[in-house]
Amino acid sequence: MNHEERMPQASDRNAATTQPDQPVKALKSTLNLPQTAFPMKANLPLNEPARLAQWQTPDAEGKDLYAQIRAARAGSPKYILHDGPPYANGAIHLGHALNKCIKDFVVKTKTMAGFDSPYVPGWDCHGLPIEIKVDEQLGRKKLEMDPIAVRRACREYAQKYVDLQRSQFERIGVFGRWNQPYLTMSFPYEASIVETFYDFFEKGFVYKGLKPVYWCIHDRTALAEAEVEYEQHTSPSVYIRYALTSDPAAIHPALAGHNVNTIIWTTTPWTIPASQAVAFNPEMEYVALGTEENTTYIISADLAPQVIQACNLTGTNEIARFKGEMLDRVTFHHPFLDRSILGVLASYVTADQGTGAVHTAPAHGVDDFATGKRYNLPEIQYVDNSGRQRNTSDAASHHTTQPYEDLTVFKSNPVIIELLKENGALLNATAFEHSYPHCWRCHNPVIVRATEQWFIEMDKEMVASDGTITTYRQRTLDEIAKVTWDPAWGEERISNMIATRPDWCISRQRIWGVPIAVFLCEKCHTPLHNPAINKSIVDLFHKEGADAWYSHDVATLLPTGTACACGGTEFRKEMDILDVWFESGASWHAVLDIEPELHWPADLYTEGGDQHRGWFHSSLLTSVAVRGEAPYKMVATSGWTLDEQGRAFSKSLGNGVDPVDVAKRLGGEIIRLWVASVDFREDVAASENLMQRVSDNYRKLRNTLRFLLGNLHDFSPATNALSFAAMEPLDQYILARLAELTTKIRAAYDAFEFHRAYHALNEFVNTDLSALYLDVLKDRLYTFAPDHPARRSAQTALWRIAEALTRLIAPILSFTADEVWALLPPVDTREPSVHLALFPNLADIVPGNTSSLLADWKQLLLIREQAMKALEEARALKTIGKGLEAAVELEAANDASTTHYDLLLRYQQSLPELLNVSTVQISVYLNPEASASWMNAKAKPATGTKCERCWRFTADVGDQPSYPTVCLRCAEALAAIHFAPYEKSVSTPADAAASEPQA
RNA sequence: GGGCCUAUAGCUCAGUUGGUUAGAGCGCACGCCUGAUAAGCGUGAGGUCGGUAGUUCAACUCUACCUAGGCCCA
Repeated sequence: MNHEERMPQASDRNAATTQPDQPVKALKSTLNLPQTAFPMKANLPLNEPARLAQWQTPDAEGKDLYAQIRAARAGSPKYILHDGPPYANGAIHLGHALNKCIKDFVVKTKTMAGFDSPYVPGWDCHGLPIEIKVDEQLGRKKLEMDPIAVRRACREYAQKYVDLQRSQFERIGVFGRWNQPYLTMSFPYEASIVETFYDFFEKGFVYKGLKPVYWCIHDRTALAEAEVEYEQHTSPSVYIRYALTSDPAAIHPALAGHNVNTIIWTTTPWTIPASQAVAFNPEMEYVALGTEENTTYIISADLAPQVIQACNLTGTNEIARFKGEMLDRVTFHHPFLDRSILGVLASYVTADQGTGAVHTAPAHGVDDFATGKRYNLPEIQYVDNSGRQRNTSDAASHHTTQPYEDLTVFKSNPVIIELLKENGALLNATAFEHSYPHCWRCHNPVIVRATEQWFIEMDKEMVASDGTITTYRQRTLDEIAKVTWDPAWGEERISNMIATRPDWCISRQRIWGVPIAVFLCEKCHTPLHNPAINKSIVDLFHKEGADAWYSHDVATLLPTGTACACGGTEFRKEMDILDVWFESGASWHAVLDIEPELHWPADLYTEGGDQHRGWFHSSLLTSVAVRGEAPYKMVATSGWTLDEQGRAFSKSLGNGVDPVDVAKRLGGEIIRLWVASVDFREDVAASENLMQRVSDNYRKLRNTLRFLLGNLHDFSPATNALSFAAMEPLDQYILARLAELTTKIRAAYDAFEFHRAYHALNEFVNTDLSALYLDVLKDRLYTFAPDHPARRSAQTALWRIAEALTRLIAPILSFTADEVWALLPPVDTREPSVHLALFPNLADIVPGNTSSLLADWKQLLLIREQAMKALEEARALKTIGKGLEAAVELEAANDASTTHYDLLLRYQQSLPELLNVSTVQISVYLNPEASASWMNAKAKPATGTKCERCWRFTADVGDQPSYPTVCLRCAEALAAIHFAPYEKSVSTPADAAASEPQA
C-alpha cells in the first residue's frame, strides 16, 4: 500500500455535514472527488510477481488461472497456435520476448474472442550447442565417460535452461501450460521422433549415400545449410598450370605441336590432391595464348587480360580461339600427382572471376560432385573427420607419403603451394579475402567434404493430392500454396527454398540427440527393413528414452533369428543421430497429434522470418511426407530485433536490450506494450529510449484508468446505470466513440495487427478521453449531487468505458487489466479474472446506429477547436486564466448551405460543458468573409459571480439564502446531500478579490 | 554475386482503387490550471513522403534505376 497515493476518504467528506468553521473548505468536502485504491504509480517490478503468484495459486477446484481458462472455454471452437520450441540454452533475449509476446497476444485475443485456445509451450533440447557446452564443462573427463553419462549431463544442462527460460517467459505474463511443456528430450517425444523417422524410412524416403556436405573440422560434424554462416576469411589465391596430355590439334588445328596448358584458379589449394577434372563452360569463348617461354595457355577469352596480369605472362599472342565444348574429354596431367585429369563441361563455369577453367574435386564441392557423377569420376579424398590430409600416398603416386600428410587442410595450403612451385605448376599465389562459410556455433571456417550421410530424397516419387504421380518436392510445393502466409511474400520465399534445396541430410556425428535407429547388416551393410522391429524400438524409447539405443546391445534389441536379405545375421547399430531440425520438425506429430487438447494441422505457426529455412521448412517436409499436407493453415512471420545502431540481435550474439532486465526495472508490461507498439512483420528497433517512451504511454493509460475507477467509487451498475436513451448527449457520443474503438481494435486483433490496436487505444485514451471527455466531465462529476441523473449518466458512460477498455487491453496489458478488473464496480456475473472474460459486447455499449450522433459531434468538436483558439488568445492577453473564467460567443452561419447554427441551438445545453467555460452565447454569423469560415468564436471574461463551490461564474450566486456563496445548481446539490445551511462569512480582501469577476 | 523485404515529421505508426494546403499519438517549445497533482488542459513549431528519372492533366500512392538497412541463398 502506498499511503502517499491515498485518495481522500469518505471520512473526510463526512466532516462537511457538521458545521465547519471555514465554509470554503467545507464546501470543497461536499464535492464528489475521485476515490480509488488503484495507485497512480504501478510499481510493476514489485506488483507483477505478486499477481503472477496469484494466477498460479489454485482455486477451490485446484485450478490455476490457466486451467480455469481451459475450463471456461471447454467446448468452444478450438484455435491452435503451435509453439515453435526455443533452444534450451541461455537466458531469454529480446527476440524470444517478442516471439512469445506475439504468441501470447494471439492466444489471449482468440480466447477473449470466445475460442478455446490452449497454448502448450515447448523447448528444443537436443543438439550440438548444448553438447559443446557440456564438452567444455566436462573437459578431458568426457573422453572417459560413456555416452549415457554424457547424455545425462546434456539432459541436465537442457533442463536447467528450460526451467530458467520458463520462469522468464512467465514473468513477462505469457500464459500457457507451463507446468507441462513439451520437451524434445522427453521420452515420449524421443519416441515420436524415431517413429516419424521410421515413417520416412519405411516409405523409402531415406537413403545412405556419399555426398559433399559442409563439414566443421573443429566440431567434427556435418552441418546443415542452416548451420552455416558466411563470414570474412582470408584464403590463398593461386593460379595453377595443368599440362595437356591429349592431342592439342584435336582442340584446334593451330595448336598442333604446341606445348599446351590450361590455368585454373582456386582459393582452396588443399583440394588439389583430390583434383580429378578441369571444367569448362561449353558456350564460353576460350583463347590459346602463346608466350615467350614457348608455352601455350588455354583460358577464357573474357578473363584473359586479368589472367595475363595475375600470372605475369609476357609477350602473349593469340594462337587460336574456340568454344569451351572443344575441351570436352581432353586430358591433363595432375600438377604433382601421377594422375590423369579429365576436361569436362559445366554450365556453372562463368567469366566472373578466375580463368574460365575450374579445377574439380568431386569430394570437395557440391557442383564438383555433380559433375563427377556425370563423368563417372572417382570421389577420392584424403581429408578425415578432423580435417587432416591422411593416406596421401595413394598407389598411383610412388607410394611415398606426401609432405602435407597429417596436416589440417588449412595448414596444408602453404605446403601444397610449395609443392606446386617445385613442380613448376604455380603461376601466382596471393592472399584473398572473401566471404566464406563458417560454422554457426564455433565460428570456424568449414570445408566441403564427401562423407557417408543419411539423406531424405527430395525428388522421390509421391502421389499428388489428385492421385497423379508427382515428386515429394512438388507435392510439398503444392501444399505450400494451400497455406496462408503472412506477410504474403513468405510463400514465394519458402517455395524457392523447397524448389532448389538439395536432398535433406539428416545425419549428424554426435551423441546428444536421437539416433538414426537403423540396424545395418555387417555382411552387406544394407539397412534392415522390418516394421515390427522398428515398432519395438519406438516402444522401447517410450519407456527408456533414446538412451536405450546406447544402453542395449544389438542382441537385446533384435529378436533372435533376425536375418538380412543377404543371409547375414550379424548387425550393428547406426550411431549417427538425427538433425535437430528433424526433431523439432516432427513436433506436429509429437505434440499436435498426441496431445488430446490439440489437433493437427495447427491453425497458426508464428516465428521469426529466419524459420522459413528452419522450423517452418522442416515441419512442412515431415508433415507432407507422412500426412501429405502442411502441418499449419497459416504461417505468420516476425522481423528481427535490432538495436539502435540497426544491428541485428541473433541467437548466437545475444546482444541488445535484455527483456529480463527491463521487466526488473520497468515491468513486464513495458516489454509487452513495446511489442504491441511495433509492426512485428518488419524488423523492430529496441532501445532504452524506446522502452522509456512506451513506459510514458503506459503511465498515461494507467492514470486514465485510475480516473475512471476514481469516479466510479459510488456507482453501482445495478441501481445507478442509465439507459442509453436517458443519457446526456456527450455521454452518448463518447459511447459511440467507444463502440468505434472496440470495432477497430477487434479488427486489428483479428488481423494480428497489434500495433494498430495499440495506436487506436492510445489515441482514444489521450484524445477522446483525457483531453476531451474526462476533462470536460469533471464539473458534472464533482459538483452535481451524487445521485443527479446527469452525474449518473456520466458514470454510466465511465463504467461502460472502464469495462470495455479493461477487456480490450487484457491481451496486451495482462497484469494491469486484471488489477483494474478487481476494482471495477461489482456486477453479479463478473468472472474472477478478466482473462476468463470475453471482449466487450457492442450491444452493451450502443443500442444501434450512431452515425448521425457522430456526425453532429464531429462538427461540435471543430467548433470546440475554434473556441479553444479564441480562449488561448484571451489567455495570452491575460484577460482570462482557466476556461471557467471565460464566456464564449459563437457565431454560426445560418443560410441554406449550412445547418451549423441549427446544430448549435440543438446542443446549446451541452456547450458550456463541452467548452469548459462559464457561459456560451450563440448568434447568427452575419457576414462571413470567406465561405470557408462558417463560424467564429470569441472569448471574453465571464460576467457574474464566481461560485465558491463549482467555480463557475453565474448570475445566481447567493440566490438561495441557505447557501449564500454558491450558485443555484450547487445549492440544489447541497440540499440534496442535506448540507447544513451556513452564513456568509466575512471574506478577507484576498478572498473578495478572487471572487470578483474581472471587468 | 542472386532472390525477397523495408525506407512517410525527433520516436512509433496511419495514409483507402493515384486527385484539394500529407495525418495521429508521443516527444519538444510556450502557456494555463492546482478539486486526476511526481497529475490535468491548451496553443504551437516540426515531414514534400530515402534519391534520380519516367508514366499521367495529376503520384507518398504506378514503372525503372540508384542508395541505405534487413532476411534468405551462394
